[in-house]
Amino acid sequence: MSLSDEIKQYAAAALENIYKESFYADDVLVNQTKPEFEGDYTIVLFAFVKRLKQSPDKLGQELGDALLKAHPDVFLAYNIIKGFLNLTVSDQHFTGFLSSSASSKAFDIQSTGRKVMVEYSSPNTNKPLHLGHLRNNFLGWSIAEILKATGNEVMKTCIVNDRGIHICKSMIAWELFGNGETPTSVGVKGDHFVGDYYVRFSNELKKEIEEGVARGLSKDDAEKQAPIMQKTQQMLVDWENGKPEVMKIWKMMNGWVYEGFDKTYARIGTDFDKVYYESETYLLGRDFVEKGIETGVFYRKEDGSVWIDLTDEGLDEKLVLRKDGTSVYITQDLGLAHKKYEEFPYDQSIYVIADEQNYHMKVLKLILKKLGMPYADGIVHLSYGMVELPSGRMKSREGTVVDADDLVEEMVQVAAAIIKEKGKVDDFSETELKELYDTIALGALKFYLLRVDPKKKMIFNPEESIDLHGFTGSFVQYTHARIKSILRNEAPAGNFSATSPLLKLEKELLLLLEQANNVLLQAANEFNPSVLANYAYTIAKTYNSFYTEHSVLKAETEEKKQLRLRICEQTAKVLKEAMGLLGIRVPEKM
RNA sequence: GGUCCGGUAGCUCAGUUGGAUAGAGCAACUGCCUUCUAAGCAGUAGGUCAUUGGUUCGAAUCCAAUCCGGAUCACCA
Repeated sequence: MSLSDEIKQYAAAALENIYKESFYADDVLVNQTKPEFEGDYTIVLFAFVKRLKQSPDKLGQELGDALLKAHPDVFLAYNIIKGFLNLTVSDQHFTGFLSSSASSKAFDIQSTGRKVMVEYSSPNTNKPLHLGHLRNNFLGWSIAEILKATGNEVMKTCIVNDRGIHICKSMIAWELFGNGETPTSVGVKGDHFVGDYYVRFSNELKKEIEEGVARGLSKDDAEKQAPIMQKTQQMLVDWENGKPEVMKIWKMMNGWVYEGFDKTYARIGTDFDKVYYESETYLLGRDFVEKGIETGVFYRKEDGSVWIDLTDEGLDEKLVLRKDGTSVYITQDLGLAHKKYEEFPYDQSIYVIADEQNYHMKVLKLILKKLGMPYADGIVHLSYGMVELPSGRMKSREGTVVDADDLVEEMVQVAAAIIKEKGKVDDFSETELKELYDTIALGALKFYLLRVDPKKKMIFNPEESIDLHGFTGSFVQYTHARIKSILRNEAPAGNFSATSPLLKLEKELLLLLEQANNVLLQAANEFNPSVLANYAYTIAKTYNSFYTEHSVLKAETEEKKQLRLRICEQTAKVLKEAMGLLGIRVPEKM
């Protein structure tokens, strides 16, 4: 339990004692005392002033006296300023957690026994991953790890959108213009290779539409009648009928893409426990709908199409089966949701999907609820904002999409240049150096994308993202390397005491370190890794001030040295684990 | 048009769920390496928290209205 939680409980108990009414710890508001006032923690009295009809000064005095009397080992003094009760806490109480946390993990939370599924990444197999996917991947992976660390059994899943008209587009283009080329024959990474044919399709279609318009067709008609479009439509029909030639191309081209994806995933540290393929699940929703018609949740219109009426919930009527009986996006998702639950009966199923799909996810959850599915309430849409460039939204047809592989490569170049210039790594081997480049480059990229609230859209500024100063991953990594450098010189002896008063920066650091579990729980409750990024940064920032102000190895006394070594050790541990939950490694040297 | 999300320093973002004089980073300026890693530290400057009204001891935070920006409302996925 954290110090502030402890104080809440003490305060609630003391109030009950004095006023003979029941008080809950959660009703007590405890803040850190502002630096300009005397004290460490502050209890805000106003809520009780009203309830107990006492003056703030009287209430504060009674509470302050009671706390000092009940816990003389914790509270040393108090003062009251305008309804704020400022408490001074003993140094021993501040350092207490250092002994108990020495051998345990920085984040130490009991198992909940809950099962949680996290779906993320979910790429299309017609183009390589881009910047938007990176935010998704980093978020999904991090949330999964955070939920593990808070004691949940987590399954990471991915649904690969490997079929449909958009996939046929790159296939047709390859069939028409590929001349049998392969990624190996031209030396291009598989996902990029296929993506290039997807672009080729778009260009070709555009040309044909222009020709159609020139012959007097409307834009829509010109698109429908474009030869390449009609071939693509035909290919989709052939695919659904399992036509061997088409299946062969489909498998081959998807294979190329997977090879490319695997490389990218390995590089950025994304992994999954279970991968679903849309081609294997897209038919599942149909039976589902049939059952729903029987129970009256869905209804069939005259033309044969099937609908659900969500107007009572303030939404629209929504189609779930086309008149030809084929399923649409939402139908597939219904089927998949059910399959996932059958295979992994979860308490919670988290979908990491951009906020442009808020409506879709709302509908999905609502339909499952109307169908009486027990798992509907556990569905959570982790809706994150889109990544934009300073110039605005990324547009593939304007060529402003930032490719994931290119971006990572560029970051590595920048990191390598900086490390060559100022790294303290003379003793590193070639492989160790390469690893360090990756650690720094990916650390910068991940931190940059994870440090902001997922719910909000974010601007990706290329120049800012490669900056390794200030509020960045490198800053935290650098701090960790600095600490390790000290600890290589001398390890903590294992025992320490704090009989001489704690200095301001020592206390500030202890205050931060002690909050580790609370911060992690907040990140988990909010599905928000940025909480951890901010926490790690604040600790690093405070540590760096401490580092320049006070020497560890040449501390004033042996006692101080041991205390500081222990603080260093704990700081390094918290930084390493916090960054680890963001998917960022921290180096021993840099 | 309906629904949802957002608007905090020149720029990018925090703001502990309603608490004391709103904080960081970048960019600008001034200092600090013979010292445990200067990828650092200390400091200066920069704000009508979109606007107006309300709720109360207290509002960037809650409510209402208005303005601005974005997403979405497909027999696409």
